[in-house]
Amino acid sequence: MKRRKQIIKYYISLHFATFACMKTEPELFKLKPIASLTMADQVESQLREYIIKRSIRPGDSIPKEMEIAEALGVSRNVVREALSRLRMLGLIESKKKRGMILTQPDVMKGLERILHPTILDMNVRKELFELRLVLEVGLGDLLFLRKTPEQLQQLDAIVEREQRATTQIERIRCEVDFHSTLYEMAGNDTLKRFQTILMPVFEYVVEYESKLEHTSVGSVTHADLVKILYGNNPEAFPNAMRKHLMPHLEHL
Amino acid sequence: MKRRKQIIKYYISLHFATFACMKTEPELFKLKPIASLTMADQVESQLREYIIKRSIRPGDSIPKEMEIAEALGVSRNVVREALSRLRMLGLIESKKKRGMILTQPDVMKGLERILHPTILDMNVRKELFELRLVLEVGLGDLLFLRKTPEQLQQLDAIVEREQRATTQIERIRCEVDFHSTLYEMAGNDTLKRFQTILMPVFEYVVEYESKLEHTSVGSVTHADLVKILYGNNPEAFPNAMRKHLMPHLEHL
DNA sequence: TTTGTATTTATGTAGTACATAATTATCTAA
DNA sequence: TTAGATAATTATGTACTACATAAATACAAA
Repeated sequence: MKRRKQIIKYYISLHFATFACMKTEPELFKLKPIASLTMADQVESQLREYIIKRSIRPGDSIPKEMEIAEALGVSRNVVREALSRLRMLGLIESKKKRGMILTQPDVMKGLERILHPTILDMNVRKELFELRLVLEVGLGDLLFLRKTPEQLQQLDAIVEREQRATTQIERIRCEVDFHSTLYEMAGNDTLKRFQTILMPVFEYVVEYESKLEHTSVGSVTHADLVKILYGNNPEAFPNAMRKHLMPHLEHL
Repeated sequence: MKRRKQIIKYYISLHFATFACMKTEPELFKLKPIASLTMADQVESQLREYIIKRSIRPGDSIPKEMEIAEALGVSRNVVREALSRLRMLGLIESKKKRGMILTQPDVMKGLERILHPTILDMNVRKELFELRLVLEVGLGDLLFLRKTPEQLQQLDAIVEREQRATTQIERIRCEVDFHSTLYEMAGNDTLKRFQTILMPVFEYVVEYESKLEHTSVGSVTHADLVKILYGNNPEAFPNAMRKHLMPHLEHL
């Protein structure tokens, strides 16, 4: 009897899909592939809606798997697939007998699963690199707002290490450390994690750009940036960083 | 016999968990909650590793569900939960008989599922708002690189509409349109989608900041920004945008 | 009061069965 | 022979059942 119910649903969803397609594309045969949402897709969507509509807060519990399954008329299996997704995003956690509770989702959790250079195609990587440049140029005000003497000294140390560096590897390490420390200084966890996740994506850039001769060497060094940060003039930062990143910007 | 295998695995993972706990926390009762990865977690992780290690390209196919299940010694059920997650991230697609193929994952797919104001707590929303400010200040170079006459005219139109606006709602709409158009001008799809997803998160800001009296009114208007964009001096942009956003920056 | 044991319950995993859709193979008719 | 219809094959999608595991609760014993 339950199976019958499911079959009916199939027809309904098919009907809706066709209707939606006709509505958005009145021309005959515009042929956008039918969405064909699986049950799991729909349950996932409904669960998210449920959470939002009822404004369920972190710590609150949501219905048991069986209750959801029965309420939606699907198998527990399907519900579990949907819940599995939300669990991955950090939206829910489940304890053995307590049922499931809403948790504060981790904004970056989905991202860090796919931000891997071999998975993303060149074009997306290029866009993410641009994103990085944009972030660093705009970072100034957060830095001036939250810089601490310790962090400034840390930057000093990195600059010094860089000047003493003899190998290319060491210089690259300093480069990475310097910029990472900047993100740290910004005092924004989301931003910092974003940078951490993004970093491995840019390995290709080093390789790619090392092949090109730099038409203009970055005229602003790390030391110059630190000097600005020691000062009290946020206006100076963006364009200093722009000049520092100019070699990269010119390759866009 | 298969069940036996699984039971053994349980003991092993328990052992490791205990060991890891003791190793990182020699002090008695430091009590950090045991990770306790589920099978689905592990399978998901292994699948991602498999894809990366073998450098499988979009369009390539991956093993059938049953093959994976047998290879890993878990039930098809577990494999499906893991695959369901990857499917949600846009990492794979599955056709009825063709099996599953790798697809170019959508960087923002995970994000857009949780970036909803009622789900995120205040702190994260604040961080995301900061992120937005950082992005807009740093956006300049992409804008100058890719601006088109049509887009500049579009900005003009918005500014004009804003000046004629009589209601607060209309002014807010213009505000949103203006900044959205900027992201569009940057010619970076990832960035643009990021902004689109982020927008609804900031509704609270309007509400929140309207309660505070602005100590300094943004001295740089949209019209000023457009004038700069018509020009040919990227250096002028970051600090102009900083001044434009100053009322927000001051509330950080 | 504390400790230990049994019960209950919700999640985690296994396994079977079948529906659905797409591919492939086979067969028929012009 | 080839086009077109039909059947067999196969991998995913869904349902259902069974049991393991862990946590909470209740209750008994020291």
